[in-house]
Amino acid sequence: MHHFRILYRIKQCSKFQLPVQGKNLHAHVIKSGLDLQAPIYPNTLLDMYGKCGHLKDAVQLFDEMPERDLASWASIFTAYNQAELHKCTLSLFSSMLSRDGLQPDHFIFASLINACASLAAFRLGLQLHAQFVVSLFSDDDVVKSSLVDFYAKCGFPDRARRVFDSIVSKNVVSWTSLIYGYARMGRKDEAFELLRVMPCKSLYSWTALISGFVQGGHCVDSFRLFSELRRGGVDIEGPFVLSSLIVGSASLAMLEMGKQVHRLVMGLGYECSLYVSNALIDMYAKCSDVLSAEKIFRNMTKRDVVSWTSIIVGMAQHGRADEALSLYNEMTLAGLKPNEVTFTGLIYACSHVGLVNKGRQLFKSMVVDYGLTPSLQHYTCLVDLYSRSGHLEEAEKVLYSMPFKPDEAAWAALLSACIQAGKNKTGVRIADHLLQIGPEDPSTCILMSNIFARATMWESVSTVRKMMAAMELKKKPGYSCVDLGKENQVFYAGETMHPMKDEIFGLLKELDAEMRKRGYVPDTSLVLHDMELQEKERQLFWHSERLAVAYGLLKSAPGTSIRILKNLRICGDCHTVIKFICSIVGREIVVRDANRFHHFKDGVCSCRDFW
DNA sequence: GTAGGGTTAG
Repeated sequence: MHHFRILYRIKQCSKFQLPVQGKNLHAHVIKSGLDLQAPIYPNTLLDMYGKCGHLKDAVQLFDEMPERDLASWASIFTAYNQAELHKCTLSLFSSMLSRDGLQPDHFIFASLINACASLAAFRLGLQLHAQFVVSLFSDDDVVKSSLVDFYAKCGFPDRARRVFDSIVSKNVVSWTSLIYGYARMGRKDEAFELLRVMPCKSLYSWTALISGFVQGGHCVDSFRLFSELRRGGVDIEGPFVLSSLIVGSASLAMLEMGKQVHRLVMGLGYECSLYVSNALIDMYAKCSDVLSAEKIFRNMTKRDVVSWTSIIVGMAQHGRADEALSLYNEMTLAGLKPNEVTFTGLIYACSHVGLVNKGRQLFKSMVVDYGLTPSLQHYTCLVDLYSRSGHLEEAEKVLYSMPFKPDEAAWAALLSACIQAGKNKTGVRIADHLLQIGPEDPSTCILMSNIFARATMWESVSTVRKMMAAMELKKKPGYSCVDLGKENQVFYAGETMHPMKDEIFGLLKELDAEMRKRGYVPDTSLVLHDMELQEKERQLFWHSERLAVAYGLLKSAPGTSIRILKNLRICGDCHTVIKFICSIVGREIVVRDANRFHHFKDGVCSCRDFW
């Protein structure tokens, strides 16, 4: 075979992802002694392995190459980028400069900027941009497109626009990247206008807009846009849009919307897509329907780390720690390597059922067995694990010895545990500390007021309240949203304008009487103000989660479960009340609060009173 | 006559 013929065939293997045939050609090259030629053979093979997802073979070939040129480096960068190991790409770049003394060309610039975009490594990207502008390749349109994408992903659509304007022949890629950039920042008018004037519109462009909206948290716009897209008769080819919409449904906890997209997925035959299935697992879990999440997971023929992690985290968040842990066993037996997120879920699971030793062991295994570096979030989970199980000293020790400056969440975890354990003295100390760092999260402030209120330190309570006012937190009041399938109804605390307020009030009063017969005593220590007892009880009575529960009971079909989404953490007294209510009415009530899920059934909650 | 590497939506 002639050289060009062999090279052509290797290239075909990368194009159609045929690693086995590629390997055979590799063997042929070795046998014919062709590998001794210029780096062109190894480079083509390297590229083939990278694009077929055989990173190991690519790296081996790269390491064994006697002579590497810019094409070799570009190929290995692509291999790492494709394996989503963008950090490796960037660290290899410094060896390229130091070891081989090569200067980047346009191919190298493009793959490096691609890595920066994926990592949102803004500073490094800026440096590369500066280097590119003064390089010999500064006219290259592909590098410019990758810069547009980079600025878009870093959240700077105006900078993206400036680069975009300098592109001589703009193509689909440049347009799509820019549209995504505006959508992600919620700059709808500009995004729509770009889509309108774009010469090469495709499903790609629509998807960029929709996924930009979802990732920027403008999910409602993404749904609206999608129905417009369908009305316009655009064919849904490929699972991309659908998985974006599933992610959107998950983040808004819109179960009905998620189910609708799921039906569409099945209708169009995309249920085999790994991305779609993984997104569905997460969506069902976030919408409190763990059973469906589990079903999706079990029906998958191919699963990756994300699939396993999604179901493990889902189980953990719903208080089903045993399932989470046994799924982890199954996962490792299946030969999959857990990642950082998996361990967050696992330690979280342990922390919510008080499995201190197991959690400690997992934390260690993460470092020792898998070589992963614990993040601040992992340490916060560990603090949580110790705090909730009453090991408050150990929790504090971790806080002071961890390699990160503890963030508000870490302190809040300990504070919350102090409140749970009735350790008012430690709690006050933590709260005082938090007062000094200045908390930013409203739920932390509420924890602080709670502990100060318990210690009857009304002055500190009012300091916290002033802080909240100064932070304009008052503008974000607590609300609960009850999901009745076709209808969503939002309640704010103390709501008195609701058309059904009399029925709601009547039902709550009836339930209150029954609860008191069963031994319910209102926990007024969680009410902020210094006021008369009766007034405090009255305040509790009007908490938004109770109004939502009552409305749900009045409006839903008997026997169905009631699903509530609350923007803050559920209050301790409401938690007790809902436990009583679920057993009085014999219904399951699921509350997703700012932190986790609570499945109330038969008088108990899945969180086992830890949250 | 023929040869290698780069950018977009999950």
